[in-house]
Amino acid sequence: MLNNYNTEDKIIAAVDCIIFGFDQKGLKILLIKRDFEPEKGKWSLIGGFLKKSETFDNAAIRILNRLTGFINIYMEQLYTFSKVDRDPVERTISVAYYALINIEEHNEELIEKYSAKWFYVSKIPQLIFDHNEMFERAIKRLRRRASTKPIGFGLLPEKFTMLQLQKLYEAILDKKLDKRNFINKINSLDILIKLDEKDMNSSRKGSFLYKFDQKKYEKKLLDDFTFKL
Amino acid sequence: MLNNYNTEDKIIAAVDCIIFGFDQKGLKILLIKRDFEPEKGKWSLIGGFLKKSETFDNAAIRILNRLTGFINIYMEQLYTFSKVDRDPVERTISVAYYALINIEEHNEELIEKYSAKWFYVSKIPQLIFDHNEMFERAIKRLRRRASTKPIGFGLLPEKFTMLQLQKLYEAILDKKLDKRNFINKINSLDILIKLDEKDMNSSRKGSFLYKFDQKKYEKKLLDDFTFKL
DNA sequence: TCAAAAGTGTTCACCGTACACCCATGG
DNA sequence: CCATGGGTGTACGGTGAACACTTTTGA
Repeated sequence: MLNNYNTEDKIIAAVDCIIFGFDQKGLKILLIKRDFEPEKGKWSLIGGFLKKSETFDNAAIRILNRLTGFINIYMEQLYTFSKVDRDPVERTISVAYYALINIEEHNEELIEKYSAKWFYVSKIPQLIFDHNEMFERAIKRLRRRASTKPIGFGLLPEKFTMLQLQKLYEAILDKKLDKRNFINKINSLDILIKLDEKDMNSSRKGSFLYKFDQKKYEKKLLDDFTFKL
Repeated sequence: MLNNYNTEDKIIAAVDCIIFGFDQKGLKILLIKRDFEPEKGKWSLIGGFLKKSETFDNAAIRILNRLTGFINIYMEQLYTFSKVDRDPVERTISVAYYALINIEEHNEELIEKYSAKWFYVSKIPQLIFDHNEMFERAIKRLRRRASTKPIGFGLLPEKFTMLQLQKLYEAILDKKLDKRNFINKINSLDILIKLDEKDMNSSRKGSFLYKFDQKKYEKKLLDDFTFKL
């Protein structure tokens, strides 16, 4: 019983990225308008094909960069989709990844170069193939994650106010949170550094800016630390 | 800019299954001795290759059945592994699945027909390729799952005692639990049916047998219900 | 009668949650 | 001086965690 790899089926493997962004008004994902067949003109996740010489992690980074110019984005593998007829052209499997980014830092470049656009998660259009299913799984994972782990590093600008952080959580979890409870919880995590600076745009009084204490933040994640919101 | 699928790389896709079992003495996984090259004679997860005409879910079920005779096993997708040189023979990606089964119900058949063997999770030998990494990820997921969701349906015989259920949790979480707290917690979940029958093997007094209330059990899982142990 | 496992409640500390008022400032 | 968002503390209920003794019965 010698196994001969030559007899095994070979297939095309793809990667699709669910890119979450946040901009004070709400949680969004990035979509591109497909300019090739099949399904030309429809909206699609950011995707591409795996090369023989790279891992899925690499492919996700490469594809995201090619289609948006983004670099240094941390992406996490979500799930592998393999319905036989998911791509009408040819048998293809796709590994979905998701990432959290700060819209403001990346906005300009991509809107111009590509037919990319941010969509509120509450208003996602019909997407090609099984991309809506991918999105649903991604937002479910994001919600679960947000309610048990510190999150926000990546979605927010470097300096942010407590209210911004709270709005982010509210957008992700899709529910209102109590200001005092939220602040107490976040402070008890000990992952923020309060700056001397104030953001004077939001109010007359101004509100203090914070930034993440990256070391402590990463340590919490490594330690498998969880909380509950 | 028309995308031509013909230029894309095609690769072999595999499935590997981490099969957890429990037998009063501890948590185990099922391994087989590879009887073909490469790595002939080494221990391996139960795996095989994806056919063009099936999903990964299908493939996992088919492969597990072919190598063990098991049927009706619920498996869950774990993660997709794609290091470029993970298989020395050829570029292959592998989607890992895991399942929980009751050792007693399946034992006989497989040990005879195949070179399969149960290993305590604390004594896993060196496995081929990246299979140790797959196992590590699986047990981590199982632990997390056990500490937030009811589990055990599948790993235990149809009728079981409270102590057996507790031992199962202790084996998975790898820590001692308090008997009274455990029973109170489980009872509060309202997913067990207490039978009139007693198991007289374990003690002179005998201990009541329970079975899962499948409807309530599944409802809890669907409702995304979680607890903490 | 005794060994061996089954069965059973209470207390405490912590955390999640609900809730309302004063503060500082620019206009 | 006032409108606007910023900032702050307390009380209650629920739950996780620690903890020990009695019951049953076959040998």
